[in-house]
Amino acid sequence: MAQRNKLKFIILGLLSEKELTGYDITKAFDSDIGEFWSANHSQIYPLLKRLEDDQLISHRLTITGEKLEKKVYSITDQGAKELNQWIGEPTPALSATKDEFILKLYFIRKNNDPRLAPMLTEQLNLHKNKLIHLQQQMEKKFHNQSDKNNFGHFLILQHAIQRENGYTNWLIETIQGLKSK
Amino acid sequence: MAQRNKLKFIILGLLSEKELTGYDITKAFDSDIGEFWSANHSQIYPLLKRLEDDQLISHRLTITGEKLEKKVYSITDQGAKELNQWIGEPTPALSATKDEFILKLYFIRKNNDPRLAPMLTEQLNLHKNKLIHLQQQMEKKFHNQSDKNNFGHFLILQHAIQRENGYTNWLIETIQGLKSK
DNA sequence: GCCAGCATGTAACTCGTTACATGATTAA
DNA sequence: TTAATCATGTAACGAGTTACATGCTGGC
Repeated sequence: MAQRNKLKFIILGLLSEKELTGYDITKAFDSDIGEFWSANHSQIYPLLKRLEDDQLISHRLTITGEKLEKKVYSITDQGAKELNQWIGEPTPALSATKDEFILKLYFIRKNNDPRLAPMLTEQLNLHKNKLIHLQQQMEKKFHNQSDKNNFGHFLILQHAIQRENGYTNWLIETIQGLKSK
Repeated sequence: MAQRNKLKFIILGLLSEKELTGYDITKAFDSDIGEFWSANHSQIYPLLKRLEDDQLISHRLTITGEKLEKKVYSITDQGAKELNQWIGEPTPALSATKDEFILKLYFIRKNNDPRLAPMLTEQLNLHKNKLIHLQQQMEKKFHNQSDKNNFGHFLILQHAIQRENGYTNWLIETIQGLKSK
């Protein structure tokens, strides 16, 4: 066995809301779910086939235009059952963060290393942009208010915003600290 | 090509400080570097061999007791060069966070879902413990003060503490919010 | 003598990325 | 008509996990 397949549950979770094609699922990683997870279509299509073999999902064919076939997938009762079981079971492992910038920082020993300032500034820009993007999503989707019918999505956006806020503040303070040396 | 091998640079980074055996490197993931990265010995030993083939590291044999052989690895000039090149080059990608708890939360739609409170409480305990552990590490290694000769390690500990602090605060506030409904 | 920990490896498997490959639809 | 996007797949490879496998050392 290798690591627990979480993409499986993402697909089941997306299909639990409405039926989707493989292409729709792929696109979901460019927006909403892409804020905190990634996947490529080359991983999604074979998995859809496997989930259908396992009877967790099923599909129907539709034709767009003259002959463009789409496979529209839906979740089965068994699939919904497995999804809810996964959500309900404990999530005991705090996996490593695996932030490449943090890793590089770990190997910088001297506080006067000339690479520090440009590295910190580069990250500050990235995280600032991410923060702005998340705040725009929050405003667009929830008007900055909790939504009782999409509560989980609201919570994780809120969480991501506070995380990026903390990250940028730490970067700003660290850059400030470097200057006043 | 698959994803960029970061373990390679972790090994080079660890060896840039002092010579180590594969076992020492494996153990490093139980303590210091384990705060933010993970790896198994089954991944480390073959990679050590590969890095030696590429002449980025070299080893000498030592005998402990009667016949226990250890391979003590050191970094080569070429290895040090590649390590520093990696540290110095841009780190433009903000990879997805891939936090399984956050993923589950995304698929909880109703704010009165009975699974919410126990899920949040479970995570609060995990992140509280992590925070305490990190604070102890900070006290033990740096006496809560910046160290100009191990500056990167100090910074990432500081960063991890602020991150876990933010995470626990968000969890506490969310749990509070659930109760006052 | 025994057991925890030291020490090093391989095998089998799944996950995940990049690249290759093809064709249809739609709107400018 | 042509380019962007829709739509679905496969191939090759490297990363990462779990399990299998073996033997030594040091302290009680």
